[in-house]
Amino acid sequence: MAVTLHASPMVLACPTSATTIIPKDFKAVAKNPHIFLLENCKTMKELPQLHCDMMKRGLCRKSSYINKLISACVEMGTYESLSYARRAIELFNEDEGTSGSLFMYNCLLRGYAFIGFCDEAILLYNEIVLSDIDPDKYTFPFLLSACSKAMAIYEGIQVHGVVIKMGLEKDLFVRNSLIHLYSECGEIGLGRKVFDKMTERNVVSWTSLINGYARRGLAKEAVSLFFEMVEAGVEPNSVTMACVISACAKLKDLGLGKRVCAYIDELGVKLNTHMLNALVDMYMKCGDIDAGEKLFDQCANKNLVLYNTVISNYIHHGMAREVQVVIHDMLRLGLRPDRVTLLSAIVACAQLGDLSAGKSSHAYVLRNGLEGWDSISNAIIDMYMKCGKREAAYKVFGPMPNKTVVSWNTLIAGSIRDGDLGLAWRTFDEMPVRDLVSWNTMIGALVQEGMFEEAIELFWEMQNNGMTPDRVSMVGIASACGYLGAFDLAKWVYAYIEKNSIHIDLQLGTALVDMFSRCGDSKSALHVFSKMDKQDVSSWTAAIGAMAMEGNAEGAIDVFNEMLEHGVKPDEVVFVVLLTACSHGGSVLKGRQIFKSMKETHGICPQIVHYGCMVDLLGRAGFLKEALDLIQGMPMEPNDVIWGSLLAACRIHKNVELAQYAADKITELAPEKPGIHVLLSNIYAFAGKWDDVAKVRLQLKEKGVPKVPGLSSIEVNGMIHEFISDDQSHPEKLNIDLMLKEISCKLGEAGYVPDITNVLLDVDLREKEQLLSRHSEKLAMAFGLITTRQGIPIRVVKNLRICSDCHLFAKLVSKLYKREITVRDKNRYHIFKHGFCSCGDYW
DNA sequence: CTAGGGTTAG
Repeated sequence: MAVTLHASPMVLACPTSATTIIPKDFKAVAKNPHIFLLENCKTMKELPQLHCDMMKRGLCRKSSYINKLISACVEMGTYESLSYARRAIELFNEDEGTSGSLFMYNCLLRGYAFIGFCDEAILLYNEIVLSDIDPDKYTFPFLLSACSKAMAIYEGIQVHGVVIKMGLEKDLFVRNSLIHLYSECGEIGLGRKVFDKMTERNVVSWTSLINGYARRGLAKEAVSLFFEMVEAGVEPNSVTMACVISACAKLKDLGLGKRVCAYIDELGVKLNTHMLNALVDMYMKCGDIDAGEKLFDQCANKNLVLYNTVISNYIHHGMAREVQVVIHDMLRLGLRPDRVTLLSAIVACAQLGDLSAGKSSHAYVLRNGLEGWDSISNAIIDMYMKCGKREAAYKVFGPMPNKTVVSWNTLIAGSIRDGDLGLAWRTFDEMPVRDLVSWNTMIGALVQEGMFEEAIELFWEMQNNGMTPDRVSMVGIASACGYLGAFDLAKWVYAYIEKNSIHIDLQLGTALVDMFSRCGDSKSALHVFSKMDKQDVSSWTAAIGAMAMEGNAEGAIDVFNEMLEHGVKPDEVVFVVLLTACSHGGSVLKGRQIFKSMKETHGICPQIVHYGCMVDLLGRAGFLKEALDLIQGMPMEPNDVIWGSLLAACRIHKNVELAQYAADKITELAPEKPGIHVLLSNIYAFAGKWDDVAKVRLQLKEKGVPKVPGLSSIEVNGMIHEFISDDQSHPEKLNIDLMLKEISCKLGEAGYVPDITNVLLDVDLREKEQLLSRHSEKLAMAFGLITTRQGIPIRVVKNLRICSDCHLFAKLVSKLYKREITVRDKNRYHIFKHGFCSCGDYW
C-alpha cells in the first residue's frame, strides 16, 4: 500500500528549450499521420488543434495515442506543455471505459523530473496512489530526480521512506536515484550510507557519489573515490570522467586536472562533448583562459552548452565584451541561445552598462518565455539598476510571481549603488526572508557610508537573527574596526576567523592587514600578511600602509622593495602610500628618490595625488620654496588639495606671505572648502594680524562655510564612546570634568603651559585655555583614565589631525600617569610613552 | 527508469 506525500507550496517555473524529434519510419508515418505529427510537434502552438482532431476521430480513446501526446509534451519540457499533458490524461480518464495507466503517469513524472517540478511531481504521485494504482520501481527514480533537481531534500527523504515501505529499496535504479538526490542536496553522508549498503553497484552508483563529493567541494575525496572505483573493476565512462574533471575545476587545481587527463588517455576513454566541455571549463576556471579558448576553437561541432561554458567563464573574468562577441558568433551559426546564455548575456549588459543590448535581451526573454526562471528576472532587475533605470527594474520586480531572496537583495544592492540608503533600509525591512547576503549588503553599505558603529551594531543583530557570519561579513566588519580603531573588537574578529577557520582570501587578508594597521598594531598586520597564501598589489600596499601609519618610512621602503623582489608590479596607489610614509617619517631624500623612480624605473606617470604627497613631504620638512617650485612646474593644473598642503606647511613654518598666496588660490578653486579659513586665520592669529583674522571670521560666518567638528572616540570594554569638542552630553560628564581638573593641576605643577597658538580667535588667554582644555581628544583621554585600570593602554581615534596642545598634553599624561596612550588622527598614529611620542614631534 | 555540462545578489 502506497502512502501520499506533502508538497511544499513553492513552485519552480523552469521552462527549457525543446529537443528535435526525428521520425524513424516513413511507412509508419503514412499509416499513422497523427503519430508522425505528434512526434514532430515541438511547440504548444500546434498541439491543441492536433489534439482536437484526434478527439474528433476517436483516437483519444487509444492509449497509444495519448502516450505519444504525453511524450511530445514531455519533450517540450515547459510548465505549459506538462499541464496540457495532465489535462489530456484527465480527459482520458473521464471517457467511459478508459483510465490512465501507470506508464502514462510515469511518463509525465519524467517530464516533471526533467524540469525539476518537484511539487507537481508529488501531487501527481498522490493522484496515482489515490486512484488505486500502485507505483512501481520506475515511478520512484523519476520522482526522486524531480526532488533532486528542485533541491527538495525534505520531500526526497519522505520519498525515501515510501520506497522502504514499498520494499523497493533494494532496486539498483532506485538506490542510484537516492544517491543522486543526497549528492545534489549536499547530504553526501546520507548518499554514502545508501552506497555502502549496496551489494550490487554499477558505474552510475559510483559516478553519482563521486559527483556528490565534487559538488560539496570535496574534490580530493571525489578523485580518490574515482581511483577506488577503477580498482574495484568498474570501468569509468565519459560521464564519470566529466565529473572528475569538473571536480578539478572546482578545486582550481590545474595540476591535478592535467594528471587526471593523462589518466584518461591511459584508460582510453574517448573524448566526447561532455568531457570536452568539462575540460574547457576546467582550464578557464583554473585561470588559463588561453588553453580553454584553444580547445574551444579546435572543436568542430560546438554545441550550446559548450558556448555557455565559455560565455559564463568570460563573465566570471569580467570579459563582458568577449561575451557579446561570442554570442554574436553563435547566432551566426544558427544556435539558439537558451536561458543560461541569456543569463550571461544580461550580466554582460549590466557590467558594460549597455542598456540597448540589455533591452533587446529582455525582449528576447519575453519572446521565448524565459522570464519564469527567477535567475533571469533577477539578472534583468540587476541590469536595469546598473544602467540607472530604477523604474524599469521595479516594473520587472513588481509583478514577478516567483520573487526570491535574491530578487530583494538585488534591489537592495541597486539602491545602495544609487546612494539611496533609505530605500535600501525600507526594502531590507520589507522583504519577507533575509539571508546572509542581505545582512552583509547592509553592513557593507553602512561601512561605505562611514557609519561604522551602526555597521557593528547590525553585525551583532544579524547574529541574534540566527545568521553565522561568513568571509564577506568579516571583510565588512574588519574595515569598520579599522576605521574606528576598535582594537579589542579587531582582536575578536581575527580570533573568530581563526576559530571558525574562515578562509583568508586576498580580499579578507587585505582587510585584516588594513584593520590591524589602523588599530596601530603593525606587528599583527604583518603577521596576517605573511600568512596569506597569495598576495597582490593591494595587500602589499596595505602592509606598506601599516608602516606608513607608524611614520616608519624605512620600514615602508623595505616592504616595498620586498614586493618588487616578489615580482609584483607597483601601481599608482602603492606610491601614494609610500610617499605618505616618507612624509610622515620626514624622509625627504628617500621621498625625492621614490618620486623620481616612479616614471624612470616603474613607468608610472605621477598623478596629481603624487604631487600632493610631494608638496606635503617637502613643505612639512620646511622646503617651502622647493614645494612651490614643484607646484608651478606640475604638468597639470594644481587643485585646492595641492595648495592646501602648502598652506598647512606654511602654518607649521609660519610663513604668512606664502600662506596668503596659497589661501587665495584655494578660495579661487574651492571657495566652500572647510578648514582652510581656519588654517589661514590660525596663521594670521600667530602673526598678530587680528584685522585679517576678523575678516576671515566674517567670511566664515557670511558664507556659512562648514567647520568640521573635532570628534574623538575611545573603546572601553568593547564599547565605543564618542566625544565632540566641549561635549556636555556624556553621562560621565561630571567625572570627566573632575578628571580634567586634576590633570590640569598635575600638569601645571610639572610646568605645562597650554600651547595657545592653535586657537584662532582673539579672545583672552583664559578663554583660549578653556577652549583648548575641552578638545575632544582630551575628553576621550580623561574618560579612558577614569574607566580603565592602571597599566591598560588608552587608545583614542580622532577624525582630524591632533593639535599641538593635545599632543603636548598626551605626552605629559603618559609620563605622569604612567600610561601608554595611542592617538590615531586623520593621518597616522601617535604612541605616547614616558613623555615621548613615536612621531618624534614631527607630524 | 537512474548518473555528467551552463546560473543571478554581498
